[in-house]
Amino acid sequence: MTTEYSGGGDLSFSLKIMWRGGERPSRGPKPGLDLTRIVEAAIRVADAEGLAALSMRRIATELGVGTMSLYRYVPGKAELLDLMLDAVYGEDIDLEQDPGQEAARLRAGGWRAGLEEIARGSWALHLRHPWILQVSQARPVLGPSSITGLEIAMRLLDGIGLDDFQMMKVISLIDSYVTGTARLAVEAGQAAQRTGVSDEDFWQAQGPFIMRFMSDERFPTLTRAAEAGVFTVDDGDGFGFEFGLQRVLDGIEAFVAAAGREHPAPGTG
Amino acid sequence: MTTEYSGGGDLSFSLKIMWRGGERPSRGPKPGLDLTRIVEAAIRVADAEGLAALSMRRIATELGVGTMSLYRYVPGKAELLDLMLDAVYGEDIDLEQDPGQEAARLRAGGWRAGLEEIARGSWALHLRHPWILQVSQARPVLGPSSITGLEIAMRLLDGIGLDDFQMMKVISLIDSYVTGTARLAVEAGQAAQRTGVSDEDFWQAQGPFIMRFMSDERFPTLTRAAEAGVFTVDDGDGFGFEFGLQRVLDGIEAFVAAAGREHPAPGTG
DNA sequence: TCCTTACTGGGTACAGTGTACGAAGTTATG
DNA sequence: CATAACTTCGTACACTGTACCCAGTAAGGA
Repeated sequence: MTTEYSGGGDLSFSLKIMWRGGERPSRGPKPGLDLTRIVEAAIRVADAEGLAALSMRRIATELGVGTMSLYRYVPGKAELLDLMLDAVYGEDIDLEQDPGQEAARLRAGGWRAGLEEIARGSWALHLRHPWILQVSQARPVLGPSSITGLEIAMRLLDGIGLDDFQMMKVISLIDSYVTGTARLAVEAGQAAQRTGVSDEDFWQAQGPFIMRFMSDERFPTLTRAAEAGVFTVDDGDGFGFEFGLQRVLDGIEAFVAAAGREHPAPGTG
Repeated sequence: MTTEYSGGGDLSFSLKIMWRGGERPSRGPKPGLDLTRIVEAAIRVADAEGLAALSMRRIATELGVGTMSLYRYVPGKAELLDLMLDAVYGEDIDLEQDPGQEAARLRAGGWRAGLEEIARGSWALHLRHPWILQVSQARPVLGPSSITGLEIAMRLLDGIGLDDFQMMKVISLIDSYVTGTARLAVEAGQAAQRTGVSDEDFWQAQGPFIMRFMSDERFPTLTRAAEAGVFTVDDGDGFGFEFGLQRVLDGIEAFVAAAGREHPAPGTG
């Protein structure tokens, strides 16, 4: 139970095989396996059983091969995690399509609507693959998918009055918000599964402690809020994702408006 | 290399020992150790050597005791992680002080300044203990420190025109933003240490790939931004934390203003 | 045709992990 | 002083990633 580290191994290997398939050598037996199948199997296992269950042996079993055979295709687990990340990042991205086209589509409803769509897509991605945030990216390995996604986002914001640094910071802000919220949501979702304790059991275990120590005079506001149901009632906006997203976008919109006032430029929305 | 899971073990144990010290039994030899020393040693190791180096054996060595002796004080590693989290969360919080006093102090400069202080404190905490976000909190174990911190934040926002749900969402938003950004910062900071690859070496390894594949016609915006230095130039606002924080607070401020207009209430700032 | 070379598959082994179990030592109580 | 309760902690087990090595396979050269 320790954060799995990607990017720990041979960096240029990861980059090489991510950016173009390696050329098959001429001699020797034909490989019975390929990287794509390994990565897919690994993602399948991680999705279904969690990252803790993702061992090299488990992947090999899934594929019906010997454990060490995997090391003919990938130098180590760290690189495999790199590849898994790039694979899932690419789920919503068509690498063949020109990023400009996708950016243009996103811009159609204005840059704010475009950012919203990107944020919701990323949010859904994290819920679909709850292990993503458990892979500690030592350093972001710039695979084709993340690069393309970044280009799309940058082009979406290009020309609305921000400089390159400001655009990047806006994108980082959205990313930080989405991943921060996703972390909460994902961990809460996994809790029941992993601990074998349902949400109800959990709050029943916590409840007595919460109530005992909260009903005293030290925590009046929290007591009131708990009684109002903030911990238990679900208003449909899971973990306040939509609420927070709108606040963040409001803040960005104000900034863009101010920047436009300082340096008037041909705006978009 | 897998995310460490807190909250996986006996939940009521964690809660009990967090909320009050256990009573010493009368018979038997006096314990040569105590929980506090174990938790402190564990935090020391995690701070200095990273979570990956934090094994029960390592902690025992640090304390000069046998590995299994630790299990007389803590049921397992998961609970120890719970305790480590509550301990560091409590670093900036005086549990003896009335939360209301601290909230009043924070409110002095207005609720926005108070939120800013909380956010910066949390940011600093995560940089001080880079392992915090690598501990996947199955479910947030509500220890005294986090409860007190939450009460302080709630009381800071109380009476500015938001209901309890809205207050909680605002606090979650700040938390999500801070942790999301901290994750980026912490992982980048740990990368050099763990991989033995310096920042320069890293960008030199990535550089050729970045340039080769970005200079083509598919990534014009990113190419321009990279040449402008967005990936390499440091403008002092590490990872855009301050930039993003101000955008988030702007968004919250607009929301508070709108809520105040709908349901006029005695405001604060 | 057969040897050489290059490759793939995968078994075994090793150092590391968390922790269950149990034996041995220590202390307060009857 | 025996007993019960408690401590310390060595050993053992199932698990991990992966280094090393050997057997088997396929293509190129003689």
